[in-house]
Amino acid sequence: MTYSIGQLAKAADTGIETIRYYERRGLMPEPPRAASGYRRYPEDAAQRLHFIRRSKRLGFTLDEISALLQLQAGGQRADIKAIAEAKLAEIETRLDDLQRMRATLQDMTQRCSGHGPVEGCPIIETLNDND
Amino acid sequence: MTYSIGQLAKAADTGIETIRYYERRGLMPEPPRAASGYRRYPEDAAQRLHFIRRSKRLGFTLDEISALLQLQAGGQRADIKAIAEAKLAEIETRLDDLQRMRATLQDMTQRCSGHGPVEGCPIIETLNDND
DNA sequence: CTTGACTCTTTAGCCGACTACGGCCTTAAG
DNA sequence: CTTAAGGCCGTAGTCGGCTAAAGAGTCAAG
Repeated sequence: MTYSIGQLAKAADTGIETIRYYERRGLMPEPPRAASGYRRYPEDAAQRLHFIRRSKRLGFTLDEISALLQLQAGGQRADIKAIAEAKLAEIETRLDDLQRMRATLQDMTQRCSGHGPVEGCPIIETLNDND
Repeated sequence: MTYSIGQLAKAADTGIETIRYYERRGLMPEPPRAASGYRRYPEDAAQRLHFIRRSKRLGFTLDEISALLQLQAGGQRADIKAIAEAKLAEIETRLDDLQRMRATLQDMTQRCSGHGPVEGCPIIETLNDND
């Protein structure tokens, strides 16, 4: 059984354009073509596309996913683990940043009554503080 | 005392180009010019630029900062609070997303020994799982 | 057979927030 | 006075990941 590009897109919940874009980027291999020029995807294309989408949801960039796909086709576990750990570290950094932002925003909104004119608004005053 | 654009940039730890960009975007008012055409910033320009930078660090977009600056110059506290609360909600959503990503990445990296070939690597297997 | 949905390629645009470039003029330090 | 550093403007490019549009050919259902 093979997929048309539209069927494949539906199966992986992406757009057709996205698949063609992945092909241009080298993430998806060029599939065989029907006589008409239409792409005919073999079964494993769906698996590969799922891998890409799932990796993306975990925060990997397309370049990183390229590397993962290469390694999947024959690499060392250490290399894969290194990529995953780097991503984890990156996400933890982003979490720290966002938590600091949240703390400040929570503080500001709690201290602001939400009534009256802007003069003396704790939010504005906090934003005016120097660093 | 006035600032040249370079001095202002240094004071707010930004680039000169950034300040001109903010001017084009309407975030920074057009300052008076010397006879040479050079920008001469009054004191309060530094304050305004600090406000912008601080707001940015809290996650506000330049458009949102525009709105905050307008309100600062005469608005209702309720409007300011609404903007801050919307941003807080947005950041909490992003936090949730990242926490889910972190949990999966942690699980994957912990289950991967980091030794041996890619076959059977728990990271790759997890990425191959359907949704 | 018809018609509407699907697919093809190439090229260009989008989002946000800068950043760089080129060619020229001005300022400040020595 | 000289010269290096700083500033002017307008336009275009960057990043990542798509997304759209045009114009033409193809497939499947009725």
